[in-house]
Amino acid sequence: MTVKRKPAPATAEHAPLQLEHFLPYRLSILSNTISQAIADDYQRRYDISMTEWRVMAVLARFEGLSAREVAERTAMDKVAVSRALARLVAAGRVDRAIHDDDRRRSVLSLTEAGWTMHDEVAPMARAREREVLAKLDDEERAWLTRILDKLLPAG
Amino acid sequence: MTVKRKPAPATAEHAPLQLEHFLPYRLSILSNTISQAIADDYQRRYDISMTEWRVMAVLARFEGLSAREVAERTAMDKVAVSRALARLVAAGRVDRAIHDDDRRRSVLSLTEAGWTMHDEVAPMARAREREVLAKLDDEERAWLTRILDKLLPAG
DNA sequence: CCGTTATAGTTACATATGAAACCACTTGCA
DNA sequence: TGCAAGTGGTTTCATATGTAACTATAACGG
Repeated sequence: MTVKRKPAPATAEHAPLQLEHFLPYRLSILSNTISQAIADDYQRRYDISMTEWRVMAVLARFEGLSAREVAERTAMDKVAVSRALARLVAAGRVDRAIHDDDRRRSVLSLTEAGWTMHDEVAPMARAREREVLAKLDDEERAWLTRILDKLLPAG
Repeated sequence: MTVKRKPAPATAEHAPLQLEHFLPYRLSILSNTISQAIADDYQRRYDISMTEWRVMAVLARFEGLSAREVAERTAMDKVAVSRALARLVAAGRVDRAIHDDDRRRSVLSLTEAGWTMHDEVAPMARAREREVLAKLDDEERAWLTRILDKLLPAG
């Protein structure tokens, strides 16, 4: 007769991951918590998504980028960038021109309205970052920077 | 006559965020890179999403949880958990029973097939974690753990 | 008991996202 | 030139996700 046995308990036999000590999981929770807090700030005030804000943030730093360059710098894929740009241009926050020498490329920059919004959102984002970093002391902050430098691809 | 002026350049006047030094952004990139690497491992082999894997991971650790408890432990919302469970049960990887005393609650556990898959995926996930941590020395790893403990909500 | 309120979980709808196909333009090379 | 291959960007389609509404059950208070 067939007996439906309970699966083996979660012991050494199966070595389940302990998520609460598993780096990828912890990073994911931390990152999402922080990004969502910032997003809440600006989504309340403006009708703008996280991807759109990221595009605006890079255009604030680097004027005249093409869409592909924005994608590179934001680590977003080009479809996401294309869509974000469509909304930003429609909302009058980004200006899109065509590159003189290569008519495929766009030349992107913030409009005055875009800058106005940027200048309100950027300080809020920085404030959130400070809130997080306030939980650490100087020594920990220094190590965190160093560790991220080593772990991040381009660092 | 109206002259279309170029928006002010990205100088101190506007204080744009420097994403490459902005903690929330850097964490996001790092977290996504790592999680995606792990996901690539198991999505290639099994037809399973990141959310489904997370549900399996907590069920491997804690048998008999309800869906709500899974949601709490994975920091996912209950709808996402509900959908992940529907697929996992359909695929024969999770067994869903009804709680004796409260017929609203489900009682969840991995099936034999679920355990088999778990036992193949968990080592791959751990291997990816090791790859990341290998970029750090002992001292840095210790600081990272300490820093995450301080930054994470429940820590 | 009976109605109100709360909770576990699912469903429906609207929106977001990613992969692949696609269009426009440019480049490289015969 | 002119055509094959490559690149910037958009569109399409299929899937994923979040919010709110809903169903079923339980808990509570009279």
